Order: sequence, then C-alpha cells, then structure tokens
Amino acid sequence: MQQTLIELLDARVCAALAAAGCEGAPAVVAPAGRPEFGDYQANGVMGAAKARKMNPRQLAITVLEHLDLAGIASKVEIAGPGFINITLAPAFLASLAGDALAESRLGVPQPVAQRVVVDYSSPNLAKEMHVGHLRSTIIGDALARVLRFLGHEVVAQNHVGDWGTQFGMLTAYLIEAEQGGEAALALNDLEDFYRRAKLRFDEDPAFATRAREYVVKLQGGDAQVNALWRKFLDISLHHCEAVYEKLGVGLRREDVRGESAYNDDLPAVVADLQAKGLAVESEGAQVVFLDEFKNKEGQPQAYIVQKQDGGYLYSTTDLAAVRYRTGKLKADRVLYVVDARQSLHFQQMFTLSRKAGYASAAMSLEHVGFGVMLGDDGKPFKTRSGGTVKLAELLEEAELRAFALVSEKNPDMAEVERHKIARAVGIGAVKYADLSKNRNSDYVFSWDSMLAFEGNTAPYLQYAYTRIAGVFRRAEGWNEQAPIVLMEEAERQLALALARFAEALQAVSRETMPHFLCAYLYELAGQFMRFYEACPVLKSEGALRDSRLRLCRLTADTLHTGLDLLGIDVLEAM
RNA sequence: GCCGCCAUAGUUCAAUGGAUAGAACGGCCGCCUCCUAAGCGGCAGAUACAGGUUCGAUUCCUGUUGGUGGUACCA
Repeated sequence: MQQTLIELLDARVCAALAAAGCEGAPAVVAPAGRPEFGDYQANGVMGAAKARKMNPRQLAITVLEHLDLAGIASKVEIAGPGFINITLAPAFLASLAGDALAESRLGVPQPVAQRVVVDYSSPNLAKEMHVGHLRSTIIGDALARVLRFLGHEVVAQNHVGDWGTQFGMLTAYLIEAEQGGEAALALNDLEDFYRRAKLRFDEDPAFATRAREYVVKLQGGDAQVNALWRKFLDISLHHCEAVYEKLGVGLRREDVRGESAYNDDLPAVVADLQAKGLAVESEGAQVVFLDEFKNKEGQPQAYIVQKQDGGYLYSTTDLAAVRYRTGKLKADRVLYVVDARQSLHFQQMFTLSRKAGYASAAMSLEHVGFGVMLGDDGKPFKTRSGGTVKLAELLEEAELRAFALVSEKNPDMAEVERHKIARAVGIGAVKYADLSKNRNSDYVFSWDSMLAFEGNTAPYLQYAYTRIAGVFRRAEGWNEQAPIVLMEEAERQLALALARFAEALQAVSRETMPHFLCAYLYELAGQFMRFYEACPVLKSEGALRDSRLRLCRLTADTLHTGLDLLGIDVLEAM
C-alpha cells in the first residue's frame, strides 16, 4: 500500500468532485461516525455545493456517478444533506490484510524521510529523576519510536541540566564527602545528597563561600573542580540510566548533550544578536524585544539573553542549541518535549531563531508540551509528606502492586514468571496511563485505574496479545499462505481496524500525539475481543480456520508492533 | 495588571467544523459443560454560562464565570 486507506479514498472522492465540476474541492474523508454510516464518510460535498451555490444532494448524485471505487467499496450511498457513506468490500479488506502479512512493515507506507531531532527527558542532573520527568521521557520516547518506524532519521537529544551555580555547591560538598570517606554512600541517594549540600550551604558561611568559588573555578576550567564535576555528572547519569533501563526507554549516553555543551557558543550568540540589532542593552542586561509579543499597550515582552552580571540563561542556551541542531545536525524538524508551562519561552525562542536566521522557514520547530501530573486530590502529585516522588520509587511500587495482582490471579505460577509479568504489566500500566491521554491536559495519576486490568489500560492490550499467543500455542498444522476470507461482520470489523494502523501512526507523527496510537490499539484489541467471542478459531475447520488464524497472526503482529512503539512489552502468557 | 492554557456523564478520559457527543471506572441486569471471564453483551447518565459566524459548532470568534500557568535577570 503506497498510501493509507483514508488517503486512497480522499484521492478518489477528490477526483470525482473534480469530474463533477468542483475542481480543487476538498473531499473531507473521515472515519464514519456511526456504524450505519459505513466505514468512511466523505463530507466535502456540502461545502463544495455551498461555495458554488449548488444543491448539495444533487451534487452528491453527480459525484457518485463519477466516483470509482470498484474493487474497494461494496456500498456507497448518499445520506442526510449530502454525506457520502462508504462501506469497504470484504474482499478488499482481506487483500489488504494479506498484503500486510506479506511484509515486515505491516503495510505501513513510508513518507518522505526527514531528519527529526527529538529533545526529551532532559532531567536536571543536580537531583534525582522524579515524577516530573516521567511525561517528557515516555512521550518523547514513544514519538521517537513512531518516527523511526515511519522511516525518519531520529536524533534523540537529552538536553540534561548539567550547568549552573548549584554544581559549585555540589562539587564542594562532594570533596567534603570524599574526605570523610563517605562519598559513595552519600551519592547513593542524590536527592539526599543535594539536601545535605544545601543544608551545609545555608548553615556554614565558609562552605557557602567555597561553593561560590567552585562555580568560578568550574567556569574558568579549573582541572580539579572540572574532574569533580564530571564525576558527579557520571554518577547522576548512572541514576538516570537505571531509570531508563527500568522504563525501557532507549536513551543512551551518546544522546546526552547537556546545557554545558553550548557554553562556548553563548558569547557568540549574544554578539550575533547584537550585531543583527536584535539584542539591546536594557537595565544592564542584554535583551531582545519582539514585536510579536506585545500586550495591549504595545509593550513588547522582554527576552533576556544575558544577565546584568554577564551570566547567561537557558534562553541563550536554547538558541545555541537551535544553531547546533540546524548547523551540525541538519534537522528538518525539531521536537521539544517539554512541560507546557514553558510555552511562552518556546514561542519567543522559535520566533527569535527565525529572525536571527538560526532556523530556516523550512525547518519545523515544535514545542510538544504536556500538562502536569496531579494526585487524587487534584493537586500536583507528591508523597504523603509533600515531597517529590522519585521516579525509581514510583516504578518500583508499580511492579510491587502488579506483582500482588498477578499473584492473586495466578497463585500457582512460578515466582520468576510472576515477576516477569509484573514488570511488563506494572511498567506498561504506568506508561500507558500517561501516553493514552491527550498530552496537553494535566492528568490525574491513579494506581487504581491504571492497574485496574480493565478498560483502556495496558494490561487489556497485553491480555489481548496473550489470548492470541494462546491460540497459536495450540494451533499446530495450518496453512500460513491461505487466503483470508471475511464472512462474519466481526471478521470484517477486525480487518478494517487492522487496515487503519498506518493512519494512526501518521496521525501520531503529524500531531505529535501518542494517544492516537493508544486509542487505535484499544479499538483494535476491542475488535479482536469481539471477533474472538463471535468466531471460533481453532474449532473451525479447513480454509475458514486458516483464514481466521491469519487474521489472528496479523492482529498479534500489529498489537506487538504498536505496543513496541509505545515502549510497552508484550507477554506470551499472563 | 497583562498574556496563555483549560472547563464534556458521579469519576477518569475521547471526539481533522459534520449526522443521534464516544469509551472506561463506579451503579444496575445478563453471559463460562465452549480457543485464558484480566473477557463479552445490555440499561441509566454529560458539552460551565450568554451571544455570534456557519448549510452544520464540544470544536472557530466575542463576552462572563471558575480553575490553572507564565510574565526583566531559575529552568
């Protein structure tokens, strides 16, 4: 298939509209809103008729006369004010399923390949990863996986926070801890390490002075302090990598390009902005005023690129990063998977990047924002005592809870096996609960609903997969080349859902919305469950049995691939 | 103050300007001598408010209310 189903139908309806005298009118094809409206509906006739002062019903009739869907649709009809409802032919859906089984990409067409930078996770290395880093990490990872599957070249960038005054304090404290012989122990818990360092900073003026000196030394390239800094970063990154490992996130060391990597370019960025007349001095700082960001009184919003004291800010670092991503990485598209609260910053940064020529008009800069994670009480997700929840501990709890549930369900299963299932189910549940929601809104974190094993959850999808795996464990001897024949409505609906995989992936890529893939997989799993109830597989015979087994095969492959793209593991049994 | 985002069943979430607003959880009622009931089927239940644009508005525009975030030297 060179195009998705929706693209195919859109092209055909467009051609028919043109033949009916409406050249260039959009077909507006969409999945049908209700079962009785068929599988797809074309809504473009009403608009086209309106624009040409025609009768929409009459135009629909003319369009239908020119609409060639031979071998594709079994029924095409006009309904309501001028909707064209299309029902796909079982034989056509069967052939699509056969094609998808015949190649490794499951029939997903490849778009023109782009080089896409995905900036995600980006924790602050001064502290341990906490729940605030979860969304960026897994949303970014899912997007990276989907884009790669579609054939794009993805360059992951972990823009970690590895620079700033706090690192003076931390390295100063690291020396003390080493002298006391307890560095390894103290660093075991980074959060605690930070707290203790901060306490020393607040209580001991001599330590505070030393910490400030270390900042200067660090920036000045002092070898000893730099070595300490690097040691601290290495330990902190190991903590991150342990979390990535547990989460099944593919970020590696080579993807790490922290804020410090851009230090040398910061003066050049400011100088360049000055030379271009974009940055001006204001109250001692270097500031850019953008006309695009004015209030009612015409006062432009300030975008500070250099502080009074000569220091730089994340605004400058991000500009330098854009230069790197354009100049060195040659990106066609850059996705910033960052908290929605930084929206204004990104809008200003993108606008300025274009004005300063750091990003061409052709390069797409997109802020993939997301809301905050809330607790059951609707307030930001915290521990009972009000502290931040460490990511490592959250994931551990997910596994523990899943293990208890798995054990309850399968008391006789070997413990190793139950742990394996608990890992996939627990981590999968946490990730899916997040990925399945529109990333723009804040979302309520609830153990009960994400581990419910019911409804739109990861375990439901994993269970659908294990049911198919169970079928194949008992299948024995069947013809893997047998033709697929769709007799029952449940079979046809399943084949239709299977044929829509490409549409879902394309939507995820276009809108940078992983929840479209989740919604798709939930729909697919639901169609499979209905098929499984209505159509005996192993108990049917001959060609019918082979055909149903092939549908099962494609469903399993699609679920497996789809869950892989979300970074969620599948299980053969659970 | 100014700028942005959000408001959908009791709850948690969906819905490229399309037809009768979809799910899930919870509630009520059914389905296992039959491939895993972690499943399937059914019932009740919602677009904050007021205008406007449109053949058609949850969606776009204006205002109101409520929530939330950002807003000159953190990121």
